[in-house]
Amino acid sequence: MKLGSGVEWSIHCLALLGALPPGRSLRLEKLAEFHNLKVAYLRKHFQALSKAGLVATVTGPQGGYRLGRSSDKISLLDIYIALEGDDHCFRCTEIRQDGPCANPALDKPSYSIPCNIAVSMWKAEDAWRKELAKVSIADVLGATAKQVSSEKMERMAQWLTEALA
Amino acid sequence: MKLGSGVEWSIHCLALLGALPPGRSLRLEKLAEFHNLKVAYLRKHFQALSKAGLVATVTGPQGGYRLGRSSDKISLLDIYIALEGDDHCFRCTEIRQDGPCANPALDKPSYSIPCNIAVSMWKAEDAWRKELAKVSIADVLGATAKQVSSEKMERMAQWLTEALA
DNA sequence: GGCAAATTACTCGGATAGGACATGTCCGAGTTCGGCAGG
DNA sequence: CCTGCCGAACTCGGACATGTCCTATCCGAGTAATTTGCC
Repeated sequence: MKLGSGVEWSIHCLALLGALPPGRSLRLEKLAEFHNLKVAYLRKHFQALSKAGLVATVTGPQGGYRLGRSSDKISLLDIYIALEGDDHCFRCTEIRQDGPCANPALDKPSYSIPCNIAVSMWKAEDAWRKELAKVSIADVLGATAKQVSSEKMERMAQWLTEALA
Repeated sequence: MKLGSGVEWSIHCLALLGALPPGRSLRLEKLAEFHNLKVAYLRKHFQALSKAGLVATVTGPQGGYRLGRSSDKISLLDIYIALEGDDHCFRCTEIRQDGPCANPALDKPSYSIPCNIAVSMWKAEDAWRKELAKVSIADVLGATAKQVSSEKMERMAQWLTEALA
């Protein structure tokens, strides 16, 4: 169970977008430059983010991306779902209903109850999702602000100013 | 983030092994037959389970697999780790240390603190793992016994007797 | 000088190759059981 | 009849193809700013 690199990239990029002055947008090229990421590949991920409404696009010159809604309304779970889908990571194929001992017709009452193995797996997955849902881009920004030196904050502000120019 | 089919297969198979009479083992072919699974592919998964010590092998005629330790000492997490490795599903590549605004030398104090994004992701993963660690093969067996009809339990016992003969 | 339309330049979106991992399959190494010969 | 040895059969383990999804890239569609010509 591995998460694609798009999740990490997107969280960082959305955090940067969250730090933008209200109403402003940032080009993808600049977004990639800030984190030294592959532009073309990052673009692909932003297609998904755009479809999910997490980012809004501004087309044409001076265009770019901005957050689709306020940073405290975008959770890490939202980002994950936008990029990797909302399917369960554990897929129950109901193999209990197969094999020489199973009889779907006869055992139907039992099979109307979900497979207890799947239930346990899904319960764990729910715990995971709940944790992710707790954390928003605003939270990420707040935490980052606390742990980053004021010098770097200054450098970032400077860079942003030039990028938006 | 998708789990391989081996996880589902293995849990079901280990549950079956847990239902074996003490000291007995079951051939892989029979294990696959019980759930109507591809024998050759299931074999591959059992190699991993064997390496992790979750199952013990009995070679030669009348050989097969049995649980490596008591069913209440084998958790779903153990199975997952054995099959898919114990790496974090979220991989932090420390992209915060890259880019025009980052200065690894100058910002070293900040970078000694883990990236807060990674922390949030890992926290969620820990919640997931904790849930999986709670559930053992013995628990699965207990839950199954509760929800399966006595007729099917009888059929299974019958089949097992023949398979062990 | 002001205004409007065509042009230009710039941005994102989707279609398109390449590579890594999960999936699926097969044959060889090792061990136990059964048979057989000898005592 | 018992014992020891030998052969054969059976089991798992690892090496080998295949498919699918993530990774990576490029070119076209659409839009806003700019320029230019006209009033």
